[in-house]
Amino acid sequence: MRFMTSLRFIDAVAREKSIRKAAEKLAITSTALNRRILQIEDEIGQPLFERLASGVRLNTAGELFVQHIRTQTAELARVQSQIADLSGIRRGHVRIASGADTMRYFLPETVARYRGEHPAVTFDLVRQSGDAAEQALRTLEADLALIFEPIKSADFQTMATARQQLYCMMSANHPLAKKPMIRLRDCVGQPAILPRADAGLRQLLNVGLIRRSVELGTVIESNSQEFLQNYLTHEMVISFQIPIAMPSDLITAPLNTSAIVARPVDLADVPAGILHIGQLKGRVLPVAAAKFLDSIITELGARYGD
Amino acid sequence: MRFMTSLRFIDAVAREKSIRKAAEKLAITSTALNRRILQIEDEIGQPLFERLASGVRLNTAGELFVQHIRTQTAELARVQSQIADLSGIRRGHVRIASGADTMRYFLPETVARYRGEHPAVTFDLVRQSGDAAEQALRTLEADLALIFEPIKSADFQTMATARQQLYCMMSANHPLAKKPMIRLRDCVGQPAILPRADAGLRQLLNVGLIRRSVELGTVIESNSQEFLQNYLTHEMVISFQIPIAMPSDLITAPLNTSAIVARPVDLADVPAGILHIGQLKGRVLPVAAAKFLDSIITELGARYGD
DNA sequence: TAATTGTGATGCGTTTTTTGCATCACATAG
DNA sequence: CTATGTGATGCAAAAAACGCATCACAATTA
Repeated sequence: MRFMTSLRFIDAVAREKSIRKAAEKLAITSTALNRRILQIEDEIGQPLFERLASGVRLNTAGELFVQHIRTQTAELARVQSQIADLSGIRRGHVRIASGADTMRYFLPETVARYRGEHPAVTFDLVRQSGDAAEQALRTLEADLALIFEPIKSADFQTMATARQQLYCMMSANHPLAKKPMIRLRDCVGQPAILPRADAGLRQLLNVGLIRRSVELGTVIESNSQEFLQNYLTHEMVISFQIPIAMPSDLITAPLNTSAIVARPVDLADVPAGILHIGQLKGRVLPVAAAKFLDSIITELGARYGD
Repeated sequence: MRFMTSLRFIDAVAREKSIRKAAEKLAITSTALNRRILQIEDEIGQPLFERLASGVRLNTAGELFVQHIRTQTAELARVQSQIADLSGIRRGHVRIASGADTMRYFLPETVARYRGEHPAVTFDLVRQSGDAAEQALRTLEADLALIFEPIKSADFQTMATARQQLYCMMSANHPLAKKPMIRLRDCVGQPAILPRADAGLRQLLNVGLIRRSVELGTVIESNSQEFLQNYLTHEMVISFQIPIAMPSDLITAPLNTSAIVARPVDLADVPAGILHIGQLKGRVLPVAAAKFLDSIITELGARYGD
């Protein structure tokens, strides 16, 4: 979209906080970029950036203008998607920001099914923390966000939720594996590997631990779900997980022969957490994103009847 | 605003329904304009206009896109006005569509007072029928509309109203001038000069005439308020008017020595009409327009305590 | 039916705008 | 003080936009 070029460039400079850096990303010279910015500032009638020795920074006018650019860009995408819909192509692009939980099985499956129906729809899937995901909605870098527990921003509009009970995971040989339901007091002093503190799951668990005055022997912290799960086969430790981040057969067939087992944690110890699916409040989503959101909602309904 | 050029051009072509005509208005050649349009259509991925022998017409995609262009343009104006506000300039542009009633005294006075406070704010004042004024809001050619009676569009958002009793106007020598209050039955067969049927006042009057089975001797119809009023000194006829369209001293000093007098029509015969001041529903007005709307509202409050 | 008028599209040379290189002026860190 | 980073600017080359002349087509007019 040619007429958006200058606007796109300004947005890039705002994000990079440097004309030269932005120019590199945009594959043009810094002088060309600099001139475009000077030109727009001239047309606006006043500067949008403060010039610092270390680069540039948006001033108040710039903040307003960049916000405008971002909504315009999103609006344009929406209109384009709407126009594409007219010719029956049903193409578009969906950008999703999400925690790691849903990136493992839920989103791969859901996106694959959706693309089966609409092969012309493309996706961006960015794994990030809950805070970052909310921020991505705000800067219009993402259309949808899937966040497990705490929602901090008032700009987040929840469109669907799924209750997720906490599960304790361990090797099938682990002593606790014999119990069908885990109480936190069973875990006292157990060596455990946990997600890092910025994960919603960890915060949920911490509340339970404090309430029951239970302390775990936390031997490893990691923000890699793969690590947490695969490590269980190498050392006799416990970990925790929510259903949406587990292979589906782990719960549906809890007595299977898998090397790893999942046992629910008593809801009296740790209440179920909520997975929030939502968008930026007040925003009109592009057709493709809205349809995909529908798809997510029906999928969640089928899985958790929520 | 350079980056809006192509979009502005498309809007112009959509309005003119002809590339050559639009090109003339835009002071470029038709070939340059044609190419810009072809380029945008190419970028969109499909045509926005149907090519007819008589010119061009928007197709469905074009309708969507032009709507987008118009909201973008309005949004940009709002942001610019907001940015201008930052530097304390308080400049901007307000576009008003209104019937003739308020163009006579009310708007000149109100605009003048506002410009006294904010000399950098400029105005467009377009006199048109109520329907056309509503349409102007919809196409974003106007920010505010002042319409006396019937509001037809659901897109019109009333922000303020003023009740306007109907007045009968005539030469001071006219027999009816002796009455302090006019009943419609007094007017039976009286030669009268009236506004044309598309004026809200005429419609209001017609309802009363039909209800009371009164017929006037309508000798002249005109859509020129000046004509209606000035003619009264030349022939012994009556006319009708609402207070907001009359010089203020005609009502405040009804016994003055003016050659023309105004006498209220009994509300039992013709109920008061409503002057609606409003904007396009859901639109966020530029700062200047919003402030001027405030100004109108306080002015109406001072005049009619509404 | 044939000529005329009006429409949008297109090839080509010209003009305007944009870009990139080299360089300047300035601030900060070492 | 030097070295390294930043954004701004003069100037020539590249790219884009423009205007003229012309085509192809449809509708209207003679």
